[in-house]
Amino acid sequence: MPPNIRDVARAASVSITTVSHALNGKGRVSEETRQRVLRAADELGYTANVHARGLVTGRALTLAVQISGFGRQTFVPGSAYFTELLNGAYAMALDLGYVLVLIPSAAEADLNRMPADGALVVDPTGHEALMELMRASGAPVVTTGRVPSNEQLSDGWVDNDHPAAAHAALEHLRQRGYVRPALLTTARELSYSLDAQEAYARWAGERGQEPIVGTIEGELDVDEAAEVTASLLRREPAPDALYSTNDAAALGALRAVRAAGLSVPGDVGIVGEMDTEALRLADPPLTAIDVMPAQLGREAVGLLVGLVEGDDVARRRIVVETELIPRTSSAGPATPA
Amino acid sequence: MPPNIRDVARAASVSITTVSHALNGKGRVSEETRQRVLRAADELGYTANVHARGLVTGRALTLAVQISGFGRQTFVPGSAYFTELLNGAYAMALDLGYVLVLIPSAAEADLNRMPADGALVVDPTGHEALMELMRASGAPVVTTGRVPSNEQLSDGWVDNDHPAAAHAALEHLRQRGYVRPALLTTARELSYSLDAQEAYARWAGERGQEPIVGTIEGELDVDEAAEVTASLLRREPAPDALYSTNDAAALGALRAVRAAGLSVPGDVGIVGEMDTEALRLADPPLTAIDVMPAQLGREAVGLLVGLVEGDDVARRRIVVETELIPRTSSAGPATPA
DNA sequence: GCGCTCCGCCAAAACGCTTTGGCACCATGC
DNA sequence: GCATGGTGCCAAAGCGTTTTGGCGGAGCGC
Repeated sequence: MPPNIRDVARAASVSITTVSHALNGKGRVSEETRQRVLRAADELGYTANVHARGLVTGRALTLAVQISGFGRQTFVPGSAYFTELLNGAYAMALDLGYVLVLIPSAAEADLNRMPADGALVVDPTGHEALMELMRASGAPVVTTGRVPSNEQLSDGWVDNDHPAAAHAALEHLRQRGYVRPALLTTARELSYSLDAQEAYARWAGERGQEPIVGTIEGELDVDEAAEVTASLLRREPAPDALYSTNDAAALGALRAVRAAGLSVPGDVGIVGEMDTEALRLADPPLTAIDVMPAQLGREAVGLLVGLVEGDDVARRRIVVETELIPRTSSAGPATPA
Repeated sequence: MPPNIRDVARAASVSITTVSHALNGKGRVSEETRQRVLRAADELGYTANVHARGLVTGRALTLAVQISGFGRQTFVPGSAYFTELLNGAYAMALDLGYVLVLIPSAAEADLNRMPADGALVVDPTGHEALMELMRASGAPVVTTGRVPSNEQLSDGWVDNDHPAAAHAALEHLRQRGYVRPALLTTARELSYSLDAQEAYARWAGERGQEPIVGTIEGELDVDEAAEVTASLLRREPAPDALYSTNDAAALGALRAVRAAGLSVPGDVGIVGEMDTEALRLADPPLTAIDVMPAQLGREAVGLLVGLVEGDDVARRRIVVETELIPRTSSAGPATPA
């Protein structure tokens, strides 16, 4: 029912070959003919049938996206970090003529049904079945965050400079007058967490301070984070500030501090990584590092499409800048040390 | 590179016609041959090429999803309501062999590039270009929430019984001892909001109480909601309870109440619709009505696929039950009236 | 033994596009 | 006048399926 290439050819009085060439800028077509074809196509409202094109080019114009670490039924995790990243990725994909298909973690079986030209894995651990599958079919894989222990497993990555971000957060706390910041992070093997741990250890080492690290073993959610924070606060000496690598963890930390009868920022300062609305709306508003998830998504898809289309991609490792946004939660201790 | 139907035919010593028939249960194939073909396909890891199939069947195995009322760049809104709905929809789509493609509001142009067999519109106003486009191509449209003023614009809908939910919320507040509940809702023409307004008006009318309605004109976010709530609280007589039709609105209401120097639930009770983690984590935790977004998504996709595949769909209007979850925010006034 | 129906299978067409190879024409250089 | 090269266009092959129409053989009733 929709017009096909033959209709356009007829309307422009040329062959279908010429239509295809004119529309795709491929063969040799005179400028005059090209204009005539474009006009005819436009008038008829012609768009090339995706399947016919895909059949002959072997390209699906589809990218698989997997957000690692959630269940079989979770395609879009609730955290604003992921929705923003997805929005950026989706927008870029649409711009480039691609479509994104979300694949839940641990759902490799269904993958065969939907061919993708490449894959984007968010927060990889390296154990994702999707990555194997794509490699096997020769399709490129890009990650946001690096694959811990083996960067070569992906064909490129986009990441923040997490060591620098951690350093900035710790320096911020120090300048505001806090003297014993703890690190609160996840036990999952994620590059951002490992980066933060390393940067924290170095920072503490340089100052001859004993590191205080809280590790969230289970689900990376507010409840677990609160529990871990509570145990940190029971230490002797207790930390007077918390740097968390994740938004939910920062919220959990806040809850635990208040539950312990302490005040933020008077008794304990808090800085979180991954700025989201929930941190802004918290009481008090939480200082956070904006890691620009939307831009991570955009860049990752841009890189991935470049690899898919066989461009000679110059930068396969893209670093996205971060920005510390000071809010009340790190205003400084009530009684400076 | 991946095996095609010819490879399977060769391996099973039959024609490609027979392979197709055996795999799709279409023509006449003896049980023995069918088994042989299935085994061969399995061993080779054969899956029919999506494009070739789509080309001949004219089916894309793709459904368009649009969440109405957000910008061009927003594919997945941050609210947990939408992510949960999407997760349900995605899971069901995958089960049925379909793929979901998100279309941002106001992006009709890009639509032609990606053919879809049907569309799901979340929270329709009736002015979505996507709906026109799908109708024009003869593809079915299903909505979650009804199209206000013209239900016929969609081929089916899935919705909660919002009038009943509103009634339940108001009764809950009354039983807990609140006597003058206000309604806080959006000015956008959405069926759930209109339902709530009507139910609220009836409930107030039956009790001879003057209705108090706060309408959020701008963005449906926490800040706007707080502002509207603040003005509600300045009324004379002021409401002693708030029923909001949306999770962000409930959070905004809470903030405004506390900013006004009043306590929740002592001075003002709050019940929100759309239960999300943010309401559970709020201080105090907010009573809310769980509207089962994941189930809405599942049912909507199920219905849509039924329509796409031309099944004789029995129920084109599906109502999903809701559940009120009492929390501290509606525990009852400090000084009962 | 003959005609009929049903069964199991297959050849070939069609879906709409891209791409290869080539043909006719014209201009250029010798 | 003849090879050479470039330009503008096209016919046809091919991508991997589904589906139509048909063909031989077996079983059945008479």
